[in-house]
Amino acid sequence: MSSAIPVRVRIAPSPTGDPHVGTAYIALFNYVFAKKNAGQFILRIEDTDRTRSTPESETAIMESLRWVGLQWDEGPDIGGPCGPYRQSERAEIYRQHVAKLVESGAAYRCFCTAERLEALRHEQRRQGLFVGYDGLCRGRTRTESETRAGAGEPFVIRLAMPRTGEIIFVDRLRGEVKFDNAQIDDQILMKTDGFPTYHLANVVDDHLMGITHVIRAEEWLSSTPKHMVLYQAFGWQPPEWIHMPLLRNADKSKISKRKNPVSLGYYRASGFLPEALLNYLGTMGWSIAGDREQFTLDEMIAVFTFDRISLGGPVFDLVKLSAMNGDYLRALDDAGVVARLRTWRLSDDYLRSLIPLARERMQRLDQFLPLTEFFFSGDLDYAPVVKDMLPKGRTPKQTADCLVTFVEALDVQRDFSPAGLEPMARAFAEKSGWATKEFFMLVRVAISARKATPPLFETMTGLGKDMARRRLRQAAEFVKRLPEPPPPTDQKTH
RNA sequence: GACCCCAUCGUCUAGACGGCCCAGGACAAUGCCCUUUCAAGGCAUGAACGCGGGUUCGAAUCCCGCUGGGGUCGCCA
Repeated sequence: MSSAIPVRVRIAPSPTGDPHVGTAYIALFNYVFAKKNAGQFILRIEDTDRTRSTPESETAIMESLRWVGLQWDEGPDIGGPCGPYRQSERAEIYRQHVAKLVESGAAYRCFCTAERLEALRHEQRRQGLFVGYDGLCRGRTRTESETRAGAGEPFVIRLAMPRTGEIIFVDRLRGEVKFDNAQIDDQILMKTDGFPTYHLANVVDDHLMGITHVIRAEEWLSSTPKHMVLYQAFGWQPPEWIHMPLLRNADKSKISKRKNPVSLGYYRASGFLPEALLNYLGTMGWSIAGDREQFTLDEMIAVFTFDRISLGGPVFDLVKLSAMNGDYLRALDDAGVVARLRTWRLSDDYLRSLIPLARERMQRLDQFLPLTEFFFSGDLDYAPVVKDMLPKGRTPKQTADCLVTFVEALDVQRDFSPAGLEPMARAFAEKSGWATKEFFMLVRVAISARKATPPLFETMTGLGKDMARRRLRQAAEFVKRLPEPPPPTDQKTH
């Protein structure tokens, strides 16, 4: 490549949950493209959603990205010439930029309440109309707008989209993409809380950080016109757009945690090798020439081009990933495997964390492994404990539903320590109408495939959130397949 | 529903300029071999160009339509 402008790309995750495999996927292509072109790969944390962003999530994302081996050149932790790299620390920048837009008339204050907007959308949907903001506040005079804002009335700032014409942009993988302006509504740029939305912060930062190529997931394709309008409004040169296909579930829908393990923590805990994961992700929508499918990161970088991307959304297949991981594992020498085991669950730290759970239950060292075996396993076999999976008086469906609901409740559980889990689980049982005793036994068997284990919450903590949730889900699947009991034949009950 | 994107075996994909493709590899499946067992490995089998029109001497490859799938329509990203 001989482009004069240095390539700068970024991965811009939102720290609102567990590190996502999709983030690693998009990061991979950004990283590879940057390295291929001797450019920079930047990590920017998009934490503009004050209610959902957490520092723990940010840390976990950075750890996971490091674990797979995609180290950034600039980022919130290591700094760089275009910092800060955390959007919450750039609020002032967005405020200034949005002010310019309001000044020039490219954006305007909107005083509509959330209730009005919801009613509006509801009505539009009911009538089968175009769903979007109707532009009520767009017509307000500058004086009215300023008076109301000055009086302290809450407002958001919206982008004044052109109402006619069309916007055309070039996606590197698809060519020209056209949208009719009339069907794009006035996007909110700044929320009532003074924080920017994705659209504003992203465009401003991409420009200020000198991003040359925006490599992101296809779900962003339909908001690109709004971004184009923003670039125009600021008088900036837009970057090149590259929208990667979306990773899919087996049913072809966008990959989701209900249908796939999606947390990078799960892959780490399950003993996937980062290089195998990366290799596998590299085969999702991209291919190296010929019949090859195994390649290292460096090999991918050496020959990378966007020309070899196919746009059909690839189904993420855990089975094939496992097979590939097996190939990598077998290619290691003995010492190499030992080293991997040591960085996995045979680390001193992990073993030490299990000792308090096992110590009192052991008389001899040889009992340690049988006692703790399920801490080192992946998916369990529930067939031997099938009779313990169904509490008396509960149908398979009720039981499976209970487990699934619990998994979902666990998703938003931040404190995964025993002290944090116990009250949560008790509250959950009560709310669901389950006796704590039967509920705890169900969970115990689900996460361990045993009736006797160390204390439940310590066990869950030791397993980790990702593995615990995976087991609960698998258990729910297992239970769901159990035959329903025959209908109660309550004859003569004297 | 509106708009946008996409379309090769069940899945990931190969298929540069249309002919070398009655479509290749891998995972999964099945069978056989190897083997005390289980893996691994080897061999083999079944399995796809969504449909309809064009263009062309010739199309999986180009064009159009249809169908199908997906994404987006949030004071979430």
